[in-house]
Amino acid sequence: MGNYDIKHDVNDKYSLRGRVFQKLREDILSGKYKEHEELKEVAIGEELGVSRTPVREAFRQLELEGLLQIVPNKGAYVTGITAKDVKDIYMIRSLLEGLCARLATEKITKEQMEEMEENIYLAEFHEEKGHLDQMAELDNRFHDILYEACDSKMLEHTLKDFHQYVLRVRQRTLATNTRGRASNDEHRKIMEAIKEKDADRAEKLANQHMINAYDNMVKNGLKEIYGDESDT
Amino acid sequence: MGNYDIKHDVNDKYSLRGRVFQKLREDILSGKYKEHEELKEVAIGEELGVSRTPVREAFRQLELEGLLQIVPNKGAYVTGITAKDVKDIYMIRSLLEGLCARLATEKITKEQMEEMEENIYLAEFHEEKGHLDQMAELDNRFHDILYEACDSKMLEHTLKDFHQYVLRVRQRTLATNTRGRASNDEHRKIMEAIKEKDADRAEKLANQHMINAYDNMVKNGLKEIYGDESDT
DNA sequence: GTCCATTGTATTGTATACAATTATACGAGA
DNA sequence: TCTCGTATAATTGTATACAATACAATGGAC
Repeated sequence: MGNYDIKHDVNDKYSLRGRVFQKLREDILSGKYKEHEELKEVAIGEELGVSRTPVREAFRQLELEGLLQIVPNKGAYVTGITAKDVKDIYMIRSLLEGLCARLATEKITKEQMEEMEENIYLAEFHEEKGHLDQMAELDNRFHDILYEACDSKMLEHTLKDFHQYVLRVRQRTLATNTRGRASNDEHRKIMEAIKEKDADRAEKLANQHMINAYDNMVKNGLKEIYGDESDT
Repeated sequence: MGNYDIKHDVNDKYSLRGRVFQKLREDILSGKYKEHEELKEVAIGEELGVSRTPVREAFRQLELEGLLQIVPNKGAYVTGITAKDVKDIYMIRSLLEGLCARLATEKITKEQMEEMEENIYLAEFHEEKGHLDQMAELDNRFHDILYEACDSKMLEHTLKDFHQYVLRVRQRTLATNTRGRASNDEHRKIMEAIKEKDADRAEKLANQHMINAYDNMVKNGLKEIYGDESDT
């Protein structure tokens, strides 16, 4: 099982298609292309200096990610991501990260455990120094370790998708206040629970970690980013 | 919100790409293409009488669904779905269907509530008559109603993906024993909890509904279908 | 005989050409 | 003036041609 890396989200940065895909995804999530806007193959192609073929393939992927709606023989329309979507994602992630932590408690390898400890140690260091970029990087990595440690391809896949989805939003907020320290503390507590083989505690802590992350985001003005059509 | 139907999974049956996509998905899930098998663009194209272009686009989508692993400049390899994957999916679905039922309790519309009641009524009718196809159809529809009723695009999208994923497996087992009646009963109990606005109960019932569905599947020989590399 | 370079072949990546479909503009007729 | 139909343009769908890459086979140097 798993003789070679299944990194479905690598999406070869070095192919045109992969670059187009990532570029468009970024632009949609960042709000450059607004909801219901039509994306035309030739226009995108010209803008990025590629032909229609890689653009089309990227479109098909974006459709499956739910960021684009493709109407046959008509066009591709941006679906976008609303504040409510972000809220829902964190609600879903809260449950699934909990499940993930619970499973990881059983399945985590010694190497993964060590990397996790190292990650937390480093994060605390960079937090004191105020290295925001490194902290964001380590935060991402912490979750990736957890996803890998749960030993479930399906769960890992799902969580990585959602993680990616909210990445751009999260980075802005993590960097702008004191959430970094709190987040690190929560990571450490999750890690300790896993280390002590307390699956229930690990699950609860991971649940709460997501809720806190979301609450913090709301406090720091998520709504302004995406407009206010959100939670009614 | 939702002026036009967002049916991300329609995937236009009438385009070549859509047909290739569905055909390949079916073939992978049904086991015609086995794990690690390489899929070549020209071969698939010739077999289906189309050129490489729609095949390539279908490949990209299948990769995002996790059914195919595409190695740049090398090839596309079947990922398949193991018994462990199915188990994990049901574990994930158990949580998410619970969340969905909870949300639906708040958000469900009168029309959706009525369709749900009608669905259950019809299902009981067909169960007594032994109409297996209709029962499977109604079972699918019940869950789709629930997904729509939770009023969360993200959750609906996620659950529909997983639902699709296990569809082929589930159909075989639902049809082969007395699970149909039990499943209907559980649907009715979920519906009643939602109707009585008891979100906690609805959530718990939906959780358990998934667990039961999975247990039944295991009892009826899921392992034989997918080999026994599953739960260790 | 072994190792390394080179070449050849198969396969994917990209670009372009052509077909099918849809939207739009314009004019004829009522 | 409004409506309908047709022609035209714009856009996507598909096929094919060409380029780049990976891998295997071949052959020579040592």
